Amino acid sequence: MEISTRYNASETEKRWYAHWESRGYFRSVPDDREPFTIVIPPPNVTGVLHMGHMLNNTIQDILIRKARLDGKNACWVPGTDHASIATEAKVVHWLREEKNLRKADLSREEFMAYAYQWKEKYGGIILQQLRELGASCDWDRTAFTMDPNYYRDVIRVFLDLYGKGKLYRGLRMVNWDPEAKTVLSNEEVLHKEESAQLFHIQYLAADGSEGITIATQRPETIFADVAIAVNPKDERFKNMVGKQVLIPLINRAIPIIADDYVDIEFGTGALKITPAHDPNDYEVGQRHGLAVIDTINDDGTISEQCAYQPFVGLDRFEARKRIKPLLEASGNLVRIQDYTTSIGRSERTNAVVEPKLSLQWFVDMSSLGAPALKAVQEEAVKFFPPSFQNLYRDWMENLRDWCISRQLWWGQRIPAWYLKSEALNKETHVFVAETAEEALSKAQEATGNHQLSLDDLRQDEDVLDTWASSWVWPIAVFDGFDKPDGEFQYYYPTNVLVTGWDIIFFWVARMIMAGYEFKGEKPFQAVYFTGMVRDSKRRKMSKSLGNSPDALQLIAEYSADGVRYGLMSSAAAGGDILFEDKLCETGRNFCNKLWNALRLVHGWQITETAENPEIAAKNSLAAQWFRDKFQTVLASLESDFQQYRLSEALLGLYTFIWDDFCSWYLEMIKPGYEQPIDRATYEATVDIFSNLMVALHPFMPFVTEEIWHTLRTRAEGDDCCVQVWQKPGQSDNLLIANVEKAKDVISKVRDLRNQNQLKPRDPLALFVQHSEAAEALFTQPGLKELVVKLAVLSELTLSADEPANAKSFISGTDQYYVALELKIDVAAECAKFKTELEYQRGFIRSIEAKLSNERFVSSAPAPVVENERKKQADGLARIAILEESLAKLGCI
RNA sequence: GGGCGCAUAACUCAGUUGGUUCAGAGUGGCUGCCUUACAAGCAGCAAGUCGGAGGUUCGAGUCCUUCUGUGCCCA
Repeated sequence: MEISTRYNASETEKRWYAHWESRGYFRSVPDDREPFTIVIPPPNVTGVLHMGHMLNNTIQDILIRKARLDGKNACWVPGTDHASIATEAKVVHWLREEKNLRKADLSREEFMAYAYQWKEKYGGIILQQLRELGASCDWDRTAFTMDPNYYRDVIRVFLDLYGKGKLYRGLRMVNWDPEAKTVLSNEEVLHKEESAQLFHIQYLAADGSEGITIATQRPETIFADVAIAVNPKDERFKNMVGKQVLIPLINRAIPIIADDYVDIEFGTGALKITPAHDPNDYEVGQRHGLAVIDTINDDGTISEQCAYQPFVGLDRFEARKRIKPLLEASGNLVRIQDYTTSIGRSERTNAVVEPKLSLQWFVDMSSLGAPALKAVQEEAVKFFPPSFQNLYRDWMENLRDWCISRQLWWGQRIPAWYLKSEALNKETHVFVAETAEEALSKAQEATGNHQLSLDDLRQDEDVLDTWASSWVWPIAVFDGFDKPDGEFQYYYPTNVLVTGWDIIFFWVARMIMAGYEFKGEKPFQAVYFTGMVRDSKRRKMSKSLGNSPDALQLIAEYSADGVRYGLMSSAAAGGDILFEDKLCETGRNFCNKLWNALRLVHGWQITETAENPEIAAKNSLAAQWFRDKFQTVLASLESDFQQYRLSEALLGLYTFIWDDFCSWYLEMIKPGYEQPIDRATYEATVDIFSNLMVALHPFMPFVTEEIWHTLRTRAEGDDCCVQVWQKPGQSDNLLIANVEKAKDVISKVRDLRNQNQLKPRDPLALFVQHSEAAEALFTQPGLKELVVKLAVLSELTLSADEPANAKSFISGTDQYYVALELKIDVAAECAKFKTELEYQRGFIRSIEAKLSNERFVSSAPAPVVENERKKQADGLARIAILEESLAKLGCI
């Protein structure tokens, strides 16, 4: 059968993916085998595949395919996250643009119906795209964080925590996103240095004296001021404490107070206290029993509470702009200073976060942290790379309560009911229950009023933070809450979580907490942190920068295998990837290289026996060498996998296949043009090639499956995807070393050709200075023939004499000569030998310095000392050769 | 301000418990090749004071101290 000269990736990839799925290879059900389980970090349900997903999911696929080849029951659970805030924002935008509807005009039920429409339309695209990458997920298990069962589990977790007193509703300073109009957890606020202005504003004293100058970055909030604070140790203001000053423009009198919180060095040393709009000010206010005046609405505009009426309804930033000329006009503006300060923005909307006093639901983290911290510190949960333990520990040791309510509709609605008779946000009774009916009976119980009906209750309007649903993902996808004795027992804890380090707090930490809190057991044994995919200028890939390649386009251009290679080849755990298309090109070229090796092997004619015993010996040596070296490669692959060193594993295989297999092995056994190959060598080669494909399969599943099937006709179901990964066996190290020595000789002959402009095809006569080492080397059956073939020699002779008019080189501790027709440039040869001699003498000096050191010889381990002796002997042998050569050339 | 990393070839990075001819790989560069599997290729070559200084050790790219540069997390 003719094989096309180029590997057709896109056709091949589609075909094999469909084949694997139809055979049900990715399906997992519990059985007697050891499980190997991964739950996908669920991407946003309406998201599309980007570079980060490709990296992350390639890693998971490599691990799961390797486990499958190891004979484990490999289970990779796919799914998506409802991504409350992001998806709701998209739905709101879609309703406004496409349907001319505003969220405020819709009922909750209507909105949810539209949201589900949106999800049906765009949801799961990303799961389809993962198939193109080759992801071998068990698609029958596809989960979604808003599935009815999942929804139920999240609600029950809420009830459980509430029942245990680990969940409370409280009035706290929270991070408010005025664009999404919802509260955010601390982790959803990103702080960055931004340039801003510090306004120095003078507050006149109520008694007509000079007053005090404060510095603020937010002059629009002065109308919410309730005090001016100074440090009690600050001599400048000592006599002012207790006095009253007037807020500019509105002339409301506020006191000057003393509080240690104030930094004497910062600004003017006097701080305006605005409890409603700053968390630290809030605490100062609490300490001093000050009022809270909230002048900012939920949408970021100035509220009715603001005493300066012209500002009411203005956006906070517009107000800031307008207050400047007003303060100038009133004479209160002392100066404006440019400075940089840390500004918090919403992770999702990028809006500047507004600190706000608000009634929200919080998880009390005090008891959740301890087991989760211990698990990582004691490595019950192992981190790769381990350096992330520090980051984790820092966060865990400074846990703050987790705000889990969100002012959104898309998500699990908080299962808390209040009495309609109580004012909004002033409720004194809270009934937490799985259903309204249960809440009602609790309400009747609590109030003693059995006439209460469902109509008298209202459910909390808010939903839960998405992370408060996804933190139970590893439990819920196996139905571990409802059926704790079912398959949950088999699959949990999972083996590894693969995720970006940027969500270590969102996800990893909280999943570990949830695992211990709800199941008393870790959710996974290991966490593999991926780095961020960046562009070649080290910028994070993002839509707004337009520097992120289109994932599917990339696959179309370089093949899924090529892209997988490109991503993995530079992806040490935890390390960022500076992505370039070039990396994928290398992967694509590797596929082509494999393809051409296949074409070579596939095209050979076969005879039953080799042409002569020498060729048979050479081929047999080649196959033995390769198989033995393969064992050492398998051993290091095994260790790489165990330590999650996937990039190293792939590069090791790449080098072994490209260099050792293609460049050396195939060239060793390759018959002459239109010559046949003997059957034994052919079969050995097909076996070797097949085994290589199995080893490479986890990384590049498609091309390996295709080659596996083209190499040999296989029985139905005999697919590369479900082979058994070879366990490393014994290897003959002497034989390997001998062939490596032969390779060195061959390379040096090639170099000599290059330097003397000799054609690669013109045969040369090579002589080896007779020595015990050379004798031993060439006693290896087939080795001489191997060198003759690859170095293109007319003869290879062990000789006591040096041929006339020859150039020489040293390989190991032996001297080789190539007879040449050329005139030898004696001066150049001498210079070359002298340089080499100097190097060797230096080498010997350093070794002898060690060996003559009594403490080295007595305290270093014996093998180390022994090795130094061997290096010394080898070095001395080479020096002897060089000196002799120089003497013969007459240039000493 | 508190904490955690990183610094190795022109570029991007490996380098595991201190010990092999250990100073590596890929990319880029240079030289020569369209050699009947592959120019998406082949053969070969060059390139680094392992950020600076000090220390521990028989021995340091690897451990310690310090300085410089740089990145990140938290406040």
